[in-house]
Amino acid sequence: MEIYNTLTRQKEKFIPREDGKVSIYVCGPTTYNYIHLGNARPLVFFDTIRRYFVQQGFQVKYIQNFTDIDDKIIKRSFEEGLDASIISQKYIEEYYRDADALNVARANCHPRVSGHMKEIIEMIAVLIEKRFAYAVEGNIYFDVSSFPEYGKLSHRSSDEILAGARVEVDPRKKNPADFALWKAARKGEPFWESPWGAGRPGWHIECSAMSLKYLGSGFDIHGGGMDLIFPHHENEIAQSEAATGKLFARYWVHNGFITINQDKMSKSLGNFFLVREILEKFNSLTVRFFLLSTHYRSPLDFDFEKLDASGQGLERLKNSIELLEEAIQKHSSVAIKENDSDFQASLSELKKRFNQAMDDDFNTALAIGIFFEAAKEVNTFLNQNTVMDKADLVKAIELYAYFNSVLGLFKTGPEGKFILDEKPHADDSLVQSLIELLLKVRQEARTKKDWSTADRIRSGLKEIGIIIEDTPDGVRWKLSI
RNA sequence: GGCGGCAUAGCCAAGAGGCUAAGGCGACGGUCUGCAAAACCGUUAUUCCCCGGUUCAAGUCCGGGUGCCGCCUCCA
Repeated sequence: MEIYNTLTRQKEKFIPREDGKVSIYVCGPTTYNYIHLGNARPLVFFDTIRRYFVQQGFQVKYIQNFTDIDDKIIKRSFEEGLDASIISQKYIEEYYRDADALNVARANCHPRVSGHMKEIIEMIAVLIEKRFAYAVEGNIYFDVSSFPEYGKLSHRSSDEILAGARVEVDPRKKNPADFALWKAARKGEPFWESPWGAGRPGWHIECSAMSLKYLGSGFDIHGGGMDLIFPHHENEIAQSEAATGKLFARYWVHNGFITINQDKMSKSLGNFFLVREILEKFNSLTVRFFLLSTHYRSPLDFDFEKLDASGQGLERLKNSIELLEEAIQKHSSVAIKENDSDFQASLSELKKRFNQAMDDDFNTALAIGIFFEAAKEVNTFLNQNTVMDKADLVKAIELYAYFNSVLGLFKTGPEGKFILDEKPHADDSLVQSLIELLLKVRQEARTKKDWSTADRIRSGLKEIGIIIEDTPDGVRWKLSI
């Protein structure tokens, strides 16, 4: 398996710290608003690599934090007249709703800054003691000049960083590139007691403290969006390696941006779409498909037409799964041969290629392409054969289940069974009976060659999202994606 | 100013020296169907932004252009 490491700017063979185990830390959201599509990309992507590691037999420890102490949360709390912790709590809950919709599993742990003040203060104390940090009027700053490797992740020297600095320099800092580890409390702001007085942590220290607490030095993968490379991750490295004297993280993985009309989607530009808004019009798994249909390091331009195309593509995969499941029902009595048919051999080949795609720096776009190739293979097989061996069909559905266990494009039930119709009430027995009744009436009309009545029922149902298909074996209905 | 990325069909997109340039969406023609839908078959890039170069061989490597974007400031 090869992973592109931002630190070395090249793909490297993945060698975990501990055999058979992977430790991953992903920077999670600051909890002052609903997440937008740009936040969803790393969520879905890192969820996917986690799934892949699990499928490859790794024991995965996956940590994603919530930054629940931050200037923007405080600002919001002033605006709304609510306690900052209430704002955070609300958006953490809303985060989970979006993540669930996108089929993103919970991390093993979602640590919050507010719950780790002890670790943060301890870490700052160590940095002061080792003379990597200094205090000015209740603020603690990291002294960039004390850490010679500063800049190794973003590949620039402190001088370069200075040369391009567009930011107003805080006169209390020794060096303009120094950054705050601890900020003295200002009036009305939430604060915690520390050896340096009341205050709160700076932006970067929490990820260092929490990742080291849960994963330890030298953990495997640290991830996030490309805009975190500098300064956030650069500063994390400086703090952590200065404090521990050891390598902080082995592989740095950064996803590219979502753009809108080629411009970065960002909160500051105001050109963002909340996941919440998109889900009003689109299936959440269509959004997941869209996010995985481009390699994670490439920019991904968003518009609703592209989401439509993703929905169509997903529908095609879904149809193939349904066709296959029906065939399995139908051919359940056919005796199982223990042989390896050509069909099974080509399925194995597809699985191999799928894994090769994922092994090559998580090429989900290629992997999805292979899923489509499998769909064509399966559909053709289903079309061409009237008598089928159940072993072949089972092998095919297992392949689909495997692809899906990695990509998460469809929800699954307890035994890994596909749950394809997700809309509310689809399994409501009243809805079922009403549709059965309509279909019966339509069938009677068809028998009488009353095509206009039959077609009226079909088009009427289509308008409310129910697709009717007449097959040689009778009518079939399903919900559209 | 410094650092970095990208440019492949109508659209999206894989592809990192060598069989006929994956796959999807869309479009068109066909099979099936009462008509549809789904599915299948066929067509849709003699060519990968432009110009040079290296090589027996280049979207793929090198040099030079052009265009777009990002980071250097809170941002995934």
